[in-house]
Amino acid sequence: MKYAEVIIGLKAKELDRIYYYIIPDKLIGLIEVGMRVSVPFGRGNRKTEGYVIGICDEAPTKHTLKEISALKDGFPVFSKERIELAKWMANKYYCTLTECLQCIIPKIAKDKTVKYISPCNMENAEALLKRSKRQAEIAEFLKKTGRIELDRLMSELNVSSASVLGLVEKGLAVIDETEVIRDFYKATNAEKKNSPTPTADQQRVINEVVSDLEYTGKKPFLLMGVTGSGKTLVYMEIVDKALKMGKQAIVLVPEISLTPQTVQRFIERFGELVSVTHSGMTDGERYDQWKKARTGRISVMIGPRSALFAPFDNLGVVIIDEEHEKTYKSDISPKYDAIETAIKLQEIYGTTVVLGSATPSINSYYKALQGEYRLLELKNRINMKFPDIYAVDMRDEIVLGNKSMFSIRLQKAIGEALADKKQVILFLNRRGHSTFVSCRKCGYVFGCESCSVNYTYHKRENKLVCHYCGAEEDIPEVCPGCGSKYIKYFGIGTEKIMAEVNKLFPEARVLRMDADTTKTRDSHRQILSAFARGEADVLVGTQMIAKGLDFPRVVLVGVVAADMSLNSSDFRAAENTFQLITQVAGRAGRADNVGKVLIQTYMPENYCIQYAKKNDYVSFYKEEIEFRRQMKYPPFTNLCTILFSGEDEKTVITRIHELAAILEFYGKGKNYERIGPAAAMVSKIHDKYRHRIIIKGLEEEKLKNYAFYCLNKLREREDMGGISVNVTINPKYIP
DNA sequence: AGCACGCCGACT
DNA sequence: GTCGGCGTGCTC
Repeated sequence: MKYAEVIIGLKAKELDRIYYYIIPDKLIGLIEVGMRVSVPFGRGNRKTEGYVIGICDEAPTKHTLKEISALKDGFPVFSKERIELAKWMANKYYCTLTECLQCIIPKIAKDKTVKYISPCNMENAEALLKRSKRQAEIAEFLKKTGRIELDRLMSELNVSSASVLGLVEKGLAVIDETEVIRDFYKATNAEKKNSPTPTADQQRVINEVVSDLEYTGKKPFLLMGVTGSGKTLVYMEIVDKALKMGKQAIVLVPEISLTPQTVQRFIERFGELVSVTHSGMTDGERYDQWKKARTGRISVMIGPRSALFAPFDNLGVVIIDEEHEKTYKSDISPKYDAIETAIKLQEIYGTTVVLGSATPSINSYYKALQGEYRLLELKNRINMKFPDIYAVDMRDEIVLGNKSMFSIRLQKAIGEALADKKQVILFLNRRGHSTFVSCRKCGYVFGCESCSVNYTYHKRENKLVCHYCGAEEDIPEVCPGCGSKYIKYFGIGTEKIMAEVNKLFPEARVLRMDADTTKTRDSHRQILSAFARGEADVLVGTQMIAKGLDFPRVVLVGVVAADMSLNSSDFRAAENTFQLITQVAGRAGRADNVGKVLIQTYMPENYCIQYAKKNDYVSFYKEEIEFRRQMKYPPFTNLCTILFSGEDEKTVITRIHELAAILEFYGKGKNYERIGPAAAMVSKIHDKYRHRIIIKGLEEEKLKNYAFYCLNKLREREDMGGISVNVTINPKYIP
């Protein structure tokens, strides 16, 4: 007798284990590890999807076993290696194996129909629904909306399918299905173009990586190449070599819409061999693309972090561009980090891994110096000069009586650029929604002594609050630094900047690009191409204008409020700011213009600004790593954040304090450090109050187990109804 | 997650 | 009594 080890395709922690099924005679010889199957499950023997992760001759269980009903596809959807990867992910990111397996295959698009529900015979409703509160709610909702998508109704009212079916059985509603036309993936018809010949500098890097393609048991590369040093060509040459060896390549980019030019170059060079994933794709398109990768019809996949799961059977190289970007860590379960996962692929398949950035994350550069990664460098810009970068001391402006958000120097520079018929980018490097409090005369910023992060201003109570440990303080009348009364909380937006430009330069044509103006699909591309065509003189925007774009007519980049990200209450504030300034400075003076970058700041002497000005990553790193060492922040420790959120703030606070007590108890004598409980960075979202705890620990595995052990203790002890819990190990954003 | 089982309140 | 809503526990 043969048995199959099956993982059930239902997302529940209690179901996350192997279930054994008998392989019926008719399936022996057909069934393989990695296949999707249909199995009878539960008391009702409901047909459920399952994944075969093993086949054995004996089932180590006393249960009476059921038989596998049928195979779902004619081929395995998971290779043994992918199953190994999923197991590793489930353990590393503390989630179910089911979640991980489902994460690495696309939703298999079956019929693609959508279900709708409509009300009917509502005149009898009241009598029939007297005793069913839930159903009455649904009926009430349906009366208002009429025919509506079933999924939408269920999620909006938060009702189960049982309640809906009850209503249908009473004849008060009907469900119908509408077919959706499947939009097939279209191959790009871009014209093929030849790439330039690599420079000697580029060739050196290419050779080093290429020689690695054959060799196993290797380490990842960290390619540190300044903006404009031609990293994309290096990537393309490496991919080309891998393809010639009969291997495949995956190229990760932070967000397709932010790096259109990189993606375009790959399409032009590799044509039909490339496939691009993006967020706008339908499940059907995704599935088709996945099949193409599986059957060898494409060999290069470009996309966001999920492109890592393209089912290539002989994966030669994974390239992660802009490796410092935070989007490489998933914020939903499985909370995988694409870099860590790529390195696991290296371990499993011997795949070469290349991490590239002009400004590597502190973490990655630290690993490179420790010898965990192999460092490669490109130090020269190709056919381009570095822009001249200046810090503008905003403390002088108040003395000069200038209350505008633009310094006199920036105003002058904008005026000159406009008179010269050139273009200007004004950049607001704002992260999140934090507002900090500072003195406009001397630049003093109010911060928390014990956490070394800045206080966040809370309008509601008019107080300074530390978002790490929860300490509170009143805002003093006079500045402790200089005794002046110019204490202001800081908070500006792109709209305000745009209004200011219009006021100062009424004739200038201004475009704005931020989360508000890019809500619709393609608005992103439209704004950028309008600016590229010269339909505007000034582009005002946030992070999204910082990278990968080439506008030859831009001669001036103004960083309007560098302190905005520098003073955010995140221990990575300096790292983020350095990266943003460097990236945005790379937009100035490409082609033959020497660009100018003006950084407006109240703290021009800050090391982050100083080194960004000199384009000196290494010195910045040296200073930043010392700060991390002293404050015991990553990479010297691992962080775990636990976020509670719920509508009743009192319960949220009570429960998180109970958790703190449990953590305290079980952490005694161990090397854990707890910060908080404190209100989360954004303390209320959708009427749900958010409070969080941060724990620091030396070993990731132990820290993770400790956090979840204590959470389980709390769950055993208290009713956690109405509170949702979110735990993240080494998050990219502190909640 | 979803289904059977069983408890308990409302009503022929 | 008894119908049926909803809470509890189990699923190879």
